[in-house]
Amino acid sequence: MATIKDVARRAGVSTATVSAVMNDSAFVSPELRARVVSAIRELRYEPSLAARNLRRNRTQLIALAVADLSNPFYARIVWSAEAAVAAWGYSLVLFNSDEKPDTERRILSRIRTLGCDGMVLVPVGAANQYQPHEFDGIATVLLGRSIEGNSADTVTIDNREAGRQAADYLLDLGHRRIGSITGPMQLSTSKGRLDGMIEAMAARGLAPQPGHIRSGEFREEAAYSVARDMMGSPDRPTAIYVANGVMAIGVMRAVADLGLRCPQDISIASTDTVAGAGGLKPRLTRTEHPIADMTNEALRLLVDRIEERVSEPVRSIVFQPALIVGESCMPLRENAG
Amino acid sequence: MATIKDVARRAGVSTATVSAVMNDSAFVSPELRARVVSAIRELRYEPSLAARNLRRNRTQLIALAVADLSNPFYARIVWSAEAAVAAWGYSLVLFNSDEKPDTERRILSRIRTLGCDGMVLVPVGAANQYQPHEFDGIATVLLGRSIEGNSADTVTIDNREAGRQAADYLLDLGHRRIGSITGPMQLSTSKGRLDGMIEAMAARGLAPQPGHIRSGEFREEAAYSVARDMMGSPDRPTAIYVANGVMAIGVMRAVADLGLRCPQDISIASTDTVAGAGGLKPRLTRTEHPIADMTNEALRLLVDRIEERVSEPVRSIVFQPALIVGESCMPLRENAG
DNA sequence: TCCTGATAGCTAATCGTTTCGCTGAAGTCT
DNA sequence: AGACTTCAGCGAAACGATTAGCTATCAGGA
Repeated sequence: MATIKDVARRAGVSTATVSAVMNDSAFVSPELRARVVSAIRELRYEPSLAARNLRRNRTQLIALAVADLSNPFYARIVWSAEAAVAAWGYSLVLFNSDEKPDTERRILSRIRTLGCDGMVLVPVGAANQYQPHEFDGIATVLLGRSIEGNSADTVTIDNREAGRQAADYLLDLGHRRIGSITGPMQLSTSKGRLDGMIEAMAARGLAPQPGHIRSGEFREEAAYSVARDMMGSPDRPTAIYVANGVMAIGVMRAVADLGLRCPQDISIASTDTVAGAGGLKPRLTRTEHPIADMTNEALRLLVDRIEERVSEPVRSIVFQPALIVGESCMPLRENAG
Repeated sequence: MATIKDVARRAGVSTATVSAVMNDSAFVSPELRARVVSAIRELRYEPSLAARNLRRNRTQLIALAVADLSNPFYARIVWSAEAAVAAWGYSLVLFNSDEKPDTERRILSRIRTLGCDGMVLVPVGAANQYQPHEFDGIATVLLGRSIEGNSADTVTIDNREAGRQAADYLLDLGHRRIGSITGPMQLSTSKGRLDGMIEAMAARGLAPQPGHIRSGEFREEAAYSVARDMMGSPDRPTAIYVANGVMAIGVMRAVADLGLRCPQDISIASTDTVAGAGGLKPRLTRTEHPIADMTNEALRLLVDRIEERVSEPVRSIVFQPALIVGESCMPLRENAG
């Protein structure tokens, strides 16, 4: 591989002049410029990013660390993020923390080492696992989940509102014994969604039975076993609000395996987009969030920071969920109540 | 950000010693090592990859360029690849060519500029768009699709066999008028699968009707409209072999929208894992390939090349498909035949 | 003629590592 | 005791770019 020195020698100029030609960073006479350009072409010179990065302290790399790559929700984020990052002229380095705080820690250190210009992080730990200024050295946007008291920019959805919308829908259908299967309680998403649901019930003077509220990992298998347990008991709820898409699939599978029908025997509502939405039967009633918009917005904030068009100290953007009615819920029948 | 010099000063040693401790590249007495380690911890020192890369001419970056990030098949590959890449001590730079040769070209040049140590590529162009030694400068493994006459390592599945298996299954059920909806014919996957299907029919003295063989983009929408067209006509096939998962979803949707039932009115078989396999009803009969294994194998080959444990000039590994029987096919009934 | 200002292009420092080759102390052998 | 190894650890030269600051040239004005 030819270096800038080879080009300089060949063109009979200094490396500074070659650099000036490459970057248009200073005036170079037409004559010299022509010589440099042809030397570049002849030697097939490509500047070394490594050297340039070392000097400029920039890498053109943006890191994205998601919580669980096996979850279609995050796959969707990855898809949007790749497009957005490319459009801004950067490249995307992808990490999967697999919902493990330890893995996340290693990833964060790796991101620092790589010298990524910025990162979009879906944090997996509880708020107290991060220092308030944990991310100060590097442009950071938290996506989907927030960390209380942290100084990074944030893009989230209104989880409370999502829980409220779903619960209100079920309540309007006449359901009174509503359960919820939700994710780990230290996550802002799980907690917010559950709070919203409880709030909606409270607004009508109701409260879920203690055994009808369960939390577990944000995974299909976890939801499956919790659902089997909850639905197997005689005082099972008539409707369930499930906190995310893959869990909803697990719950539907559990319901089917127990010989129950959805929606006839049990109504299921959830939050967040669902795997294979095209083919899932019955189609899930759910609150969706605009994943692509959220991701684009997160990257806009990030690039803003990186390129130092900074304005306020901390910005946070909250997206509103929208209720999408499918076929997984029906009005409460007397015999099921 | 602390540098190696800061650490050296703080520990009262030379930068060479710090480097030796960081990389375990030379013996350092326990005493000095301890001092260095604590200096590193105190200063929160993280080596700069930019500098290291410049010196070593390595980036620890592996690029993955897939054909379509919106396709769950590739999302699954991304998931596996991230894990494998991390396990080998590299980081993953992700690109999406979106099935566009032009985008792919830009991606390849970007990968070169970034100085990635290697790349895994799912090529989107026809074989004649690549030069035989197109990828010679950089360690490369082609995944899923092959390029005839190219000198890069390759990991693929036996597409012919996949088409054959699916068609044989339908033939065994008594179907005779079998159609196929497949992807772009310049891709080795589309062509192989279709060839295998035709071969299986030929082995029983049959051939598909010309109008029953359609190809289009590997996307749900494309498949939907082709399927509506094909299934709307009175001499429609009694069974269809669909060349990939997202297309199968499109076909099922088209069938439902036409008021037909699967499998009673039409049997559907496909190749490749399917979105939301957990929830899709009826479950698709399909040939699957071991995506995780394929991806891991691709990365093993790649790292082999990068770290120059090279052996043969070109290696290619072919995985065999396995037929998974779902509920989307049934024996041919007289009235449908 | 001399001074000044403008400016094209060069020299060399710098970014943060790795690593070659060296030093000097300690150990080993005769 | 003297000669020879060993080897922990150091100093400094790379790696390939960018860029601050300098030099040499030239035009124009006094």
